[in-house]
Amino acid sequence: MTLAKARPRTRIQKKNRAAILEAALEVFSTHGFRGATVDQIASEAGLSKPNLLYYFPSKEAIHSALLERLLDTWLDPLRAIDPQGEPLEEVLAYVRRKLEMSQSLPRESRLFAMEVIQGAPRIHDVLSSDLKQLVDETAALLEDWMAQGRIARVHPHHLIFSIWSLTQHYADFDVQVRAVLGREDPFAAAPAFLETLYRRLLTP
Amino acid sequence: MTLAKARPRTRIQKKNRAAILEAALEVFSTHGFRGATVDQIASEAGLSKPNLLYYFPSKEAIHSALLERLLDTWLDPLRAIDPQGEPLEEVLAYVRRKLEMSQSLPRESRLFAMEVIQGAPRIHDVLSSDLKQLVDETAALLEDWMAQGRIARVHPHHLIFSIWSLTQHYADFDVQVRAVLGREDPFAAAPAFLETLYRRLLTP
DNA sequence: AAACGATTTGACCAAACGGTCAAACTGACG
DNA sequence: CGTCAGTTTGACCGTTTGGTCAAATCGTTT
Repeated sequence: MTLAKARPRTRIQKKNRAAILEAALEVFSTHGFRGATVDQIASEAGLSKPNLLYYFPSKEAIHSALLERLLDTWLDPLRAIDPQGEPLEEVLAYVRRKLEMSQSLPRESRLFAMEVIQGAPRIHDVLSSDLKQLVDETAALLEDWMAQGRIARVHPHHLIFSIWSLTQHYADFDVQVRAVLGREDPFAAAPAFLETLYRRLLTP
Repeated sequence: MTLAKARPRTRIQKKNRAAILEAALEVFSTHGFRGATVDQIASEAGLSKPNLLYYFPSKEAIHSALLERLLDTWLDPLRAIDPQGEPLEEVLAYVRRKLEMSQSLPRESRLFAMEVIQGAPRIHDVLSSDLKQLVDETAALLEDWMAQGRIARVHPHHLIFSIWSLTQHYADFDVQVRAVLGREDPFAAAPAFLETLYRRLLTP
C-alpha cells in the first residue's frame, strides 16, 4: 500500500521520512535540484532507492516537502517583530535573529537561494502572495515608525531586502567569505558589524 | 583537426565561440551546471550538439571558459578604487559600479552565485589566492583611510562583503525582489538607498 | 575547377537517470 | 506460532545525458 500524502503514522515512517528530508537537504543544497540524484539522497539517508520512493512518490515531492517546511521557519523572524516594541531595537533584534539562522541553518539558506536564483519556479506564487503580504505589512509598520521620527527615513522595502541580503550572504557565500578571511571566523565580527551598520543607518 | 585550447583564428570560429558562450551563460545561469544540457546550449546557440563540441571539448570546458572570462570583469570595479581619491566618494563610486553591474550583467552575477553556493568547486583556488589578495589590499587601503579619520571605523573585510552582498542581491534574487515590490522597479530606489546607507555608515 | 583544410551533421554509444514492480522480508499482535 | 499490514529490495525499463565518429559539406586558395 502506498502512503500518498498521509501524515506518517508508524515509528519507522517517522524516522525514515525525517532521515530522507535531512539527506535531501544536504544534497539539494549543495547540488541544486537537477544536480541531485535520488540514489545520492537514498544512500545519504541509508536507504535503497526503491525504499526511498516508498516514502516519497518522486524526487519532486521530496524537494517540495523540503521547501514547504522551510518557508515557515524562514519567515518566522519577520513575524516576530513587535509593533509595540522600541523600533530600533526591534530591527536590530530581527537582524540578529536572521544572522543566527544563517549560522545555524546554512543549508536551508542555500536551498532557498538556489531556488530563487533559478527563478523560483516552484515557489513563485508564495513569494508574490504570502511573502509580499507579510513584507508589505512590515514595511507599513516601519513607515509608521519613520513617520513618528523614531527611526530614520529610508525606503522600507529596500531596508528589508538589505537585511535579508546581508545576513544570508554569510550562509550562501560562506566559501567565498572564508576564502577571503583566511583563518578568521566570519561570525566573530559579523554581528557587531551589522549592528553598527543598522544603528548608524536608522538612528534618527 | 581539433582546436585544442588555441585562440580562435577564423571569422567563423570567433562568431561561433561567442555564440556558444552567450548561450551557455543564459542556460548555466538559469539551470546551474548540472541542470544545463549540452543540447540546450547548442540549440540556443543555433548549432547542433556535435558542432558545438567541435568548438569546446566538453560541457566542463564551456563552463570553465565562462567563469574564467567572468572573474576579470567581476573584479574590475574593485581594482578601480583610487587610493588617491576622496575616501567616501571612492567607496560610493564602487558601490555604484557594482550595482550597475548587477543591473546590466545579472546572468553573470547568478552564474557566479550558483558556483559559490555550491562550494565553488571550480574556482576555490582563485578565491583564496587572487581574490583574497585583492581584497586584503583593498582592506588595507580602507584601514588607512579609517586610521586617518577620513571614513568611520568598521571591519574593512565585512564592509567589502556588505557591498558585494547588497549589490548582487538585486541580480541574484531579482525574482524575489520583484515579487515583493510588485510593479515598482527595484533599480529605481536602490541606488539612493545604498548611497544613504554607506554615507551614514562611513561618514566619520 | 581542383584541392585541401575547416566546418557541419546524422547515427550512434555507454552511462546515468527517475521511476516501477513483483517478490521477499520484518515485526507487532492476536 | 500464525498472520498480515508494513517495509525492503533486486531486477528491470524507458529516457536523457555527455560525448564520439565517419562521412558529408563548405569555403578559400591556387
